Amino acid sequence: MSPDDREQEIVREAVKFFAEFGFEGQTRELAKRLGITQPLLYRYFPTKDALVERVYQEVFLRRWNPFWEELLVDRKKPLRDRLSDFYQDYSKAILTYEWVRLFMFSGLKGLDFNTRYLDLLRHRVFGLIISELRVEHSLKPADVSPITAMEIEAVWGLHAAIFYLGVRKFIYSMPVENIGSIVDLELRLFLEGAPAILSGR
Amino acid sequence: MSPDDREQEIVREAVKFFAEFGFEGQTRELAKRLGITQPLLYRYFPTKDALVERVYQEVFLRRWNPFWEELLVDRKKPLRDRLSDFYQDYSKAILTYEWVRLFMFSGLKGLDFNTRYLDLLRHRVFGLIISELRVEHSLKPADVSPITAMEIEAVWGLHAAIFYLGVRKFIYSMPVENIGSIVDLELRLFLEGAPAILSGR
DNA sequence: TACGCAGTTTATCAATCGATAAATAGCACG
DNA sequence: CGTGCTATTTATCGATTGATAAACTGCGTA
Repeated sequence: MSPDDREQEIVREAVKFFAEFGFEGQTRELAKRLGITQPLLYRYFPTKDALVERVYQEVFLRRWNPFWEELLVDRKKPLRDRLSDFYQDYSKAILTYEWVRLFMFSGLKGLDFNTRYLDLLRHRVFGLIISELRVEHSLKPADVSPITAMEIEAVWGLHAAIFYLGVRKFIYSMPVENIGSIVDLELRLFLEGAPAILSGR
Repeated sequence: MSPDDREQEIVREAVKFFAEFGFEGQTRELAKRLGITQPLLYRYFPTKDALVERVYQEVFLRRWNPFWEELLVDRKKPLRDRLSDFYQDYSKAILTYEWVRLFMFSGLKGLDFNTRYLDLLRHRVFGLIISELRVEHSLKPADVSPITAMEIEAVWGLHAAIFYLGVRKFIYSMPVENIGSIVDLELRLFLEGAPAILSGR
């Protein structure tokens, strides 16, 4: 097999493998699943950590869709529809076996990746959502009345409710069905309660 | 040291230790923290798994407060106050370094404890909350109009928003302050949106 | 003082881990 | 045909792991 194909196959299987067993999963077992010998892995990745690092990039960095940010501020559509489109698409990208479990494993291991990802999410998405909600309710914009910690926490709540569906399904192994309609439910609940917590009066 | 005291001290330290490193934490390192030698652990617990099992019981089983169920159905108090009292107390019991991390570790490891605990939570607490909410809004009781999956999901959303505070703080190592007031915020959002999703009309 | 026993340590085993070096297999090319 | 390179395997090292056996320590007691 060509080196490029082999490397790609190793990474693909490593994603599934580390998502299942965590980063303590053994290289011998991974090689077994690939139908190759364990030392061959070291021909493609200098160390196990290098392979783990590569898995991060593959799963987290590649699945972020820059279009999301444009979608959220596209005022040609009602905010409710924008939020629904975003969270439907976002949940499809994030609520997978690999993403949810690897994210939790990396958090427990103390890697700084989670913080970096969530800082990005908070500043690129949460802020937008609050701003658009304020416009919707004719409140002062963020540059006049700064976004409060509690407004951000309200969005955190929505985000948590959605992400926790993946935790229940892929970490606790509980049956979770109709994720699409649950996402809509959470969004409905959030929009219903949002006016009561917004600042900028 | 007396055997009882020694055993208690081992368990106490093991809780902290496994919460930090997961169940792959090494017995030698645990013994080091206790200031004892590693073989001594095997004088008190036949295997490492037996010690891990004991840690589960210590953290999860002992922290459930049966009074919570009574509190939720005490109609002398307004439902909003009952829910606030419950979630304030519950979050204090659950949102700790040990509880949150051990719960996630055990989920990722595939132990059935999470499912059993959450089934208990769902049937003993979520059902009560929906029932009380229906009474509050003069809707049909659960034995006439069965509680729907979506009603349960709404409570799951509230629960997730609160539990995720612990995930952010103790797994992602993010700063999360004023948990008490955030819990009240989530509760306010939930109660604001609840009428829109309740069944039993 | 010598005995006995509970609590603890020292020494060590066998299995497993990531990693490395050397040998082998297979294919392109002259 | 054979030469050389690339992909892969075999064999193995050194460190670490859970676990066990044997020796030691300190104290109460006859």
